Amino acid sequence: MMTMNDISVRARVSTATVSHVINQTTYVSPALRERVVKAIREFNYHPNSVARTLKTKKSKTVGMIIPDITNPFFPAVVRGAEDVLRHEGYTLILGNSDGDLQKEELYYRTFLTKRVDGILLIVSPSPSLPQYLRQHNPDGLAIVYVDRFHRGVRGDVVAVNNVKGSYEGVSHLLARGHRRTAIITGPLELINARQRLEGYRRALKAHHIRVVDELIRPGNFDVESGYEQTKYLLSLSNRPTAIFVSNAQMTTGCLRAFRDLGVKCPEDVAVVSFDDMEWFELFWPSITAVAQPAYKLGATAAELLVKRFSGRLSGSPCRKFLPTKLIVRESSARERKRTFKLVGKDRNPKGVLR
Amino acid sequence: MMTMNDISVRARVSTATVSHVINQTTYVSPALRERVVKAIREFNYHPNSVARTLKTKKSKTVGMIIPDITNPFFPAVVRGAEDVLRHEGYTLILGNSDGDLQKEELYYRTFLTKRVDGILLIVSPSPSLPQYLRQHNPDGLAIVYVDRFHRGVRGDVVAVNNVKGSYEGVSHLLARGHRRTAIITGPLELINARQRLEGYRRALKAHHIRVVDELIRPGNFDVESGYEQTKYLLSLSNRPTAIFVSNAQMTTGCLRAFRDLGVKCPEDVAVVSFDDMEWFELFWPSITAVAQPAYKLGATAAELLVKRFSGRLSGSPCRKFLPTKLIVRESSARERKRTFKLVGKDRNPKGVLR
DNA sequence: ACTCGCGATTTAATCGCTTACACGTCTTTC
DNA sequence: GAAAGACGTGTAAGCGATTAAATCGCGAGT
Repeated sequence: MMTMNDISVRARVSTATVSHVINQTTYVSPALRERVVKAIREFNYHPNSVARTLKTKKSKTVGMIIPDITNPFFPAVVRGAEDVLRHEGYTLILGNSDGDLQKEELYYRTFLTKRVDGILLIVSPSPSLPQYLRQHNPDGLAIVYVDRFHRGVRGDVVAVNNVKGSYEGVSHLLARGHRRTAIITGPLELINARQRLEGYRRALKAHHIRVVDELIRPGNFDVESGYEQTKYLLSLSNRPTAIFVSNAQMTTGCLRAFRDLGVKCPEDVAVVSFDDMEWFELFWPSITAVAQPAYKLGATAAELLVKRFSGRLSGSPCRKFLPTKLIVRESSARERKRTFKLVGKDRNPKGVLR
Repeated sequence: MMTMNDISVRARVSTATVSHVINQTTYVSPALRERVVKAIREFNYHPNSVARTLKTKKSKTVGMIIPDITNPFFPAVVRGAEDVLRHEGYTLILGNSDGDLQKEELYYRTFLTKRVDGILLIVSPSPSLPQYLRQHNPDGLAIVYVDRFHRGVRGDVVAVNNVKGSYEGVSHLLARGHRRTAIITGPLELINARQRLEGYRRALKAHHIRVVDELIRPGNFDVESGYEQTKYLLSLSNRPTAIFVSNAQMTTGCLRAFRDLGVKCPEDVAVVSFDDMEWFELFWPSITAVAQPAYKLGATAAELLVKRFSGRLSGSPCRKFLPTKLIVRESSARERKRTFKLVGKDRNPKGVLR
């Protein structure tokens, strides 16, 4: 491939001059500039940003670690980040951790090795701050935690106001008379899952309703756990009349369980989902949801990162919590007389996802 | 940040030795190796892959350009690619083109500048092979076209058998008695959109049904165009009894139009979607779809790329077309007596998406 | 004892840029 | 008219690795 030297020879100038016209770092006379530009076009020259990075110690690249691009919540976050990063001249490297600390750390190390300028990190479940994050990370490296973070972490955080969002979603159900409202939580090693549970608790408390352990079901944010936990809840002798589901993946599982068991929503059981999906609105019944500003989450995080790079922001870690929005639809209708009977209705008795 | 030199000093060896233990490129005596490894751990050293790349001319990075990560079809493709790339030691840079040639080219150039080893490209609509792709691209650079490609392009291609998939989807409707079957196409500057239309044509021909121009509606693969074109079709005096929709985004729009107009599916109009979504199965009616092997598309493309890198594959461009799979569900039921009347049923007369 | 050969380790050039500094040239100023 | 700036361009060091070639050490062979 062509190098700057090839250009400098062709344009009969020094490499310094070529560099200066490329980067506009000094005044260069029109004559020389013209020659350089022509040579560049003629040779279809593309500056080697690897060499540039080696010298300047700035890669204009940021790494982003997300659990799984296949979960529709994350693409929106990525897109938000990508848009502002591109606008600021940065490029995005992506890694899927699958919520696995090992993979997460692997990507982190790969990113360090590639000398990214910063990292957008959507962390995996972990009982405490992982060792690799604990040890002092390199000077130039900025980290912004997105959507989730660890207790006691140093670094910027951009997340959603989970407690409030969940509080509103659950309160909405309670206000409609659903005194027996269950929750399917996320993995409680994740702060957002804990916060959503906390919102549930507070809502119950505010309505003077006792928290019943059997109505708090541990999911792990994936479709299958939503399916399983819903089935469990429906098998209770004293069934809930409403379920608050902590994310959209699990809501999908929940709806699948309703279908397999012939449960009518909202007549038999009402549902509110934390996290909205495009198709929730089309569904029958349309699904009431606590919508998250996913795009904005990514965009805000990227903006923070860029501000750190440019020094426009410095000093102690900053934390931003974006508001959610309750979108009331049909699935959360007022409690009615039940038409529901489990016996003999299970069209999928083995509980296999299909 | 630490450099190899710091390590070599600490371990009392040369940088060459450090390099050799890191890359296992030569036998190093256990004693020295041990010292080096210890120093690396002690200093939390991460090799600078930028310098490495400068020297070796291999970045172990591939760039991927997709239209929009927010369209649920693409994340699956990306994930497929990412999984095999990671497995082979490569990292993924991502760019969203929004189906805009300008942005696409911008990313292409950025990738060249970053000296990626290869590019996975999901091209944007273009009347012909874009100039930037036409001119000879650098030696080391491998390109694999994914999902779509331009007529007369040189380079490997991994796509889906669109004609066959579409043929099967449409034939299915015809076999169920829908003689008046419309199609909402994608942007016809995209080969996959043209191929899907071709499948439609062939299916009609095979069933000795005349192709009617007013039943071929130009969409552009996004939700809104699905909505608009469906509304148009429903407004025809002689309405179609079935619609074949060329992608899932437009199917969403189509279903929205059904809802807004109070159209019953499949009683009034049947639907088959090219491209399946997770929620199609849950929907009422569940949506019949031509499922694409999205993950495999990405994975196969990445494998090809890696084979090119390693020289295991060389010579003339290779093309792979993966099979689709028709998943019959409720939305494509047999034609029945219509219950549908447009007049007075439009709950959203302005046609605003909501 | 001396050379030879081989394997382990080091030396130093190199990758393609950026940039501090040096160097001419041309004005400006006293 | 000479000194001093200002300005445009070139020189060359250095970023942190890789790797061909040189060197070193040491036991074997004659």
